[in-house]
Amino acid sequence: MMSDDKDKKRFGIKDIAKLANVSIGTVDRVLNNRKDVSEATRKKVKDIIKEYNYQPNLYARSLSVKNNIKISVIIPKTSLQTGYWQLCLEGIRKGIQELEPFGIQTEVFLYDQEDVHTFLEVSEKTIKSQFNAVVIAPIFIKETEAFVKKCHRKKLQTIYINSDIPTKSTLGYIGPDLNSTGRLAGNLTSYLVGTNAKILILNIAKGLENYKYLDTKIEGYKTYLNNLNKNFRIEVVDIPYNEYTEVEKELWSSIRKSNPDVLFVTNSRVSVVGRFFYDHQEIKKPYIIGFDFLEANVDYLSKGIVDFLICQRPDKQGYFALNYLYRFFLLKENVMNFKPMPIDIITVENYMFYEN
Amino acid sequence: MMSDDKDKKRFGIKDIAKLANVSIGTVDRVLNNRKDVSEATRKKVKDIIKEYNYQPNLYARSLSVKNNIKISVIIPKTSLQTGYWQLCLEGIRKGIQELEPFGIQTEVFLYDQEDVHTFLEVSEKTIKSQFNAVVIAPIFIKETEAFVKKCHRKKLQTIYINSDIPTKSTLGYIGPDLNSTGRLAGNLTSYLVGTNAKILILNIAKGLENYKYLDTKIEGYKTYLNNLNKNFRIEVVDIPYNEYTEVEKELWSSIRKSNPDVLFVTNSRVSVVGRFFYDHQEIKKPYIIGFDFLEANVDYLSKGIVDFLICQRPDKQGYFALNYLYRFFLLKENVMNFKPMPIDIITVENYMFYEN
DNA sequence: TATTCTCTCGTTAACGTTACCGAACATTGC
DNA sequence: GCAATGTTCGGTAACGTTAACGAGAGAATA
Repeated sequence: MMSDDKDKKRFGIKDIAKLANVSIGTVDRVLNNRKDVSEATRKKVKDIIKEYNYQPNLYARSLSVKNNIKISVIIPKTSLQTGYWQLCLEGIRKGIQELEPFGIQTEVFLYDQEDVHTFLEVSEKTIKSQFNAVVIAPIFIKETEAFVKKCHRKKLQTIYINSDIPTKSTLGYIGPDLNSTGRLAGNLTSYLVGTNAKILILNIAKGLENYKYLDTKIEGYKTYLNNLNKNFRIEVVDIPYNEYTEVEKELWSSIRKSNPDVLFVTNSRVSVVGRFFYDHQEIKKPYIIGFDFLEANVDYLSKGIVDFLICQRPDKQGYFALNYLYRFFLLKENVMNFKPMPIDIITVENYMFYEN
Repeated sequence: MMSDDKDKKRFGIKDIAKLANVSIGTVDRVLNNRKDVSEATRKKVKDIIKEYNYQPNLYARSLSVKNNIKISVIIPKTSLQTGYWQLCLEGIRKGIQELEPFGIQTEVFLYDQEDVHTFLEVSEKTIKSQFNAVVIAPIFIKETEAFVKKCHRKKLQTIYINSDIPTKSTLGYIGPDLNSTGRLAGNLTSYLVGTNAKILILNIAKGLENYKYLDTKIEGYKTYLNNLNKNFRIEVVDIPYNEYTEVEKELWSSIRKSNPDVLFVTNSRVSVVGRFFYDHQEIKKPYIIGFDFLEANVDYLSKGIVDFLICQRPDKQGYFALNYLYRFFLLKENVMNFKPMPIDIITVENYMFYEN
């Protein structure tokens, strides 16, 4: 009613131009660090920008600029056994959708984590096309390292998600700290059992030789528990199968043998262990700790069979990687080193609120 | 190189217009459900929109539209004893910053949670000014209910954060489910101790009569544990003080008396209990469970004195409330009912990765 | 028949920024 | 002294959308 609503115009490029007695073109040149501006006027404009704390309107910028940035995303394809990568893909799709109006084109390549040739194939495709950056979830370590080296020669930015490998990418790594992940499992274990407890560590996956990173988790787990000096008896068993019937046989024999108080499954395959104890309720169930917020895992969590799920939000990782590239290319933000992703603890009493 | 890079122009309002043989003005009228369009052309345009799955460019829209939406945020002010609201405020500030380029004006009012008059004052100010919506963190229940009723009469949208109260707001509640929060604490407790364990529940705060919601937590906690039929001996003690020296005296006597195995602090004041056991290392420390990711709490977590912190991300709540209003007013998205916020479990082994 | 009104629709300025084009002037080379 | 080249800057179209303005056709009124 009253002339109370002062026209709160945004302080923009035009206002700077007026104050500095130059054209908006010149201001733009200063803002974007382009040439063709004398030092005197550059300083004058910069001073005003600082004085008035000018903040560019990112929405206007994204409207004006026509981007031509192409991003390749290379991750394992979802298999029946591990819905894990489905979650990652969902985060990536969300990121793609947000970036699309900015003119960033993204192409997703899925490879079979049991077949190195499929990885070589998609990496070759990425090299051949004109991409500006590539997001990689490394499984085949040697092949991935060779690939990123090629990328760097072609000035292609690289970024890892999910697990880190020795050869550094240009933009870093987005994912959990695997050693800490193991330590956290150890920490939870220490609350569950006392001196002399028997602990069984299970690696369940076909082609275990490709999952070097599991060793890091195990090391963190063992180190943590051994440092407590409680004489825990820890045993590691590899079960290199994917099919339930095969896994069941192995489980049957090793659980018979060691009769553990705690079962620590080092990856997302904990649901098969859940199923085992669901099917064999005659056996006394140990405490069970596993990884990842997959439907099957949550199912056995809700049934009270799995006790703790340690989760690392694969969807956030995928989304974050794309968001990071957006900031790198469009906002030209300085590259920060990533903090590792959060590690979440999920039980039967908080799983229903996880992931908004 | 090759003419491979097809001009991937965005499919926009102009393309719709061309396909429908109308002007962009007409398309805009259809898109925004305005009048002055014949039914025939309206249908024709709508069909094309659906067929081509047109997605409006929100950045262009926000550039074009000049909003005049004013939001009031009413939360407790940060006190020395509880840095909790500082976190909430930070999330809100982040939200404000993001919304500012859309022309949404936000004003934050802080009130003293120990002085109801300060709340009445800021609520009065909100009513007097011309706001479109108000975000409220309810502490004084009766006064808040009277206030939201006034708001509704003035067509002012309301939304609660942090805790819910019986009189419904128009846009719902963003925060944790308090009963589940207590159940989760019970769940963790059940992993720590066995039959006949002694458990002490501590309510620590000046003016406890204002913290009705604590009862909900306690109820969830007790119900969960009693259902286990393990004959837990649970005791509740109120300590209606804020000063450490006063709290210490009370703690001293009640811990002497009941010598608990588990200490459950129902709010963010768990750090004072941490300090107590840090100062009195001669006393055998029980397991300690408390709430909220405050610096002081995390400090005693890292020292190994506090065992579990249950956290509800107050910053996310504040941010989410503003983001929700943005979607409500600008994107005109349909109001969905909120899922409660996640409830996180923090230990000495994952606190360093919390909150990216 | 002239006037007004209503309904439908096209045209256009504006939002804040980017990037290209070329003007104005200064400097260099012959 | 004149052309060629450089340097610095202003002007402006464009990005996709919104909303104000007004044009044209036909209906209703005088």
